[in-house]
Amino acid sequence: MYSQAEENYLKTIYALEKDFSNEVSTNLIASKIKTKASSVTDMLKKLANKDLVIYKKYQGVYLTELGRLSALKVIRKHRLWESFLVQKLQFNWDEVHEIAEQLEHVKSELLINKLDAFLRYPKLDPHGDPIPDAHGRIILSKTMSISDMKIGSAGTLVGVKDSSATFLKYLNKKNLALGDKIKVIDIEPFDNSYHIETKTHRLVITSNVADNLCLKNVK
Amino acid sequence: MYSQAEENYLKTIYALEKDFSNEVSTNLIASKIKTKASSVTDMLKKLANKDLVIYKKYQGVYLTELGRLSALKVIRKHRLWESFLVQKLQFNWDEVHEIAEQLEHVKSELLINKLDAFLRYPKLDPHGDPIPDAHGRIILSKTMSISDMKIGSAGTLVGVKDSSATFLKYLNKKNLALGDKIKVIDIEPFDNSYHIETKTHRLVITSNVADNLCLKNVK
DNA sequence: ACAAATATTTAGACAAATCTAAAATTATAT
DNA sequence: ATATAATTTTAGATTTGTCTAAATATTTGT
Repeated sequence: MYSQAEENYLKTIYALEKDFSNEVSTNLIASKIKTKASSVTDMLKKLANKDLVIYKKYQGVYLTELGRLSALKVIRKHRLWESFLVQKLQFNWDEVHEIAEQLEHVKSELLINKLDAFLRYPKLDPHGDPIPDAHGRIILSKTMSISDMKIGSAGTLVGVKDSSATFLKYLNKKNLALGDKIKVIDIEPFDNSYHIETKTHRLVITSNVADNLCLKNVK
Repeated sequence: MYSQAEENYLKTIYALEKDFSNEVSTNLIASKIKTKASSVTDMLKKLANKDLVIYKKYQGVYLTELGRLSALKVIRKHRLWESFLVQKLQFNWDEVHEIAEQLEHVKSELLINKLDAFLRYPKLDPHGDPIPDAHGRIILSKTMSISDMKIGSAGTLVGVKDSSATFLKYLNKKNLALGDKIKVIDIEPFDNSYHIETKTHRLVITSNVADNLCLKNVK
């Protein structure tokens, strides 16, 4: 199978294709993976040789079907392990990313399928991200980021785009958790900050934060 | 911390010190780890530089206290993961070694301690080997291998020296499992084979097999 | 359109871990 | 005791993934 480095590139390219365009640039990958552009170029050539990506010099890169499926396998493992850590080992949602980064590279189809069964086939990980099934099928629920909502609209917090410990600890501190109902009270045009309200309290968040909160059933 | 390769060497040296003498030879390590003697020499120098082993050219190697504790940490992780795989994910005892070889290198003290708690602090892994605690303390129960027993003596099967899938599958086929009471009926001097008896059946095993079965409470 | 800025690739080096082949050391056998 | 065998180490090469610095291509601003 693929090396850990290769798997990390696949996962990263998949995520960047989602967040940005279908063609992902060398520098974008480099900054995500915290490495140098030259290293990325080297790796892209290797991935292209293995038919995991389509790569044209200076033109960026995108995943082939094989690459996409391989990326989804890694993502499936990452999210199942995160679910295990939170549900079974009582980790907090802001502590699991680093560990799952390691666990996701353990090689055994049987292991991951048994883990899936043990967790009762969860559909979402602790950050609200969908978990691909054994065939790489993934349910993309239609969510809306707070930064796309209008004053007066409300919905349920079901996911976060940024699942770094920093951001998650911020949400903990502000008493925001998945499942909370959130209403947009006001948008300040000057700095684009959002005044929001939950069942228990009101607060102001920056547009950056608003952008990273995904709600469903927005009305 | 230490690399996967370093951890594998530490674990191997620890096991060989147990099974053989305190000084372990280059070739012995090479054959256990399935690599070349020259590679072992290189690594031993590296481990010696990190004060994990005492190494004198041509004289073999042994663990320092630091090396022993580091080895025990890896062994603790390996055995806890094996226990998890068997107890929680319903793996058979002959399927878990390879996967645990990967899982044992995941770095997080918190993870392994939480896993330990989740499993209710098991004392023995699925092969009857003792699991070191968080401080590297290990309970060495006094067991006897069948090859050291006399005709007429009996005991309870509590461990296997060889936990390769091949050997474990052999035991499955012969209907031998941990916890079984085993009695030595006869020893054939010609080929050193052992005639043994369990609650349910009798069988003949070679001296090699007898050597790998550990019994406790032998009388 | 074209100079300057930015992005990307190439070339060459490096560290970790391994290997082969040759040299050095230690063990063994007569 | 010494030649032969076995073991171990050294020297130099290889692979993977990374890096820096220089070269090349693309984009941007005027």
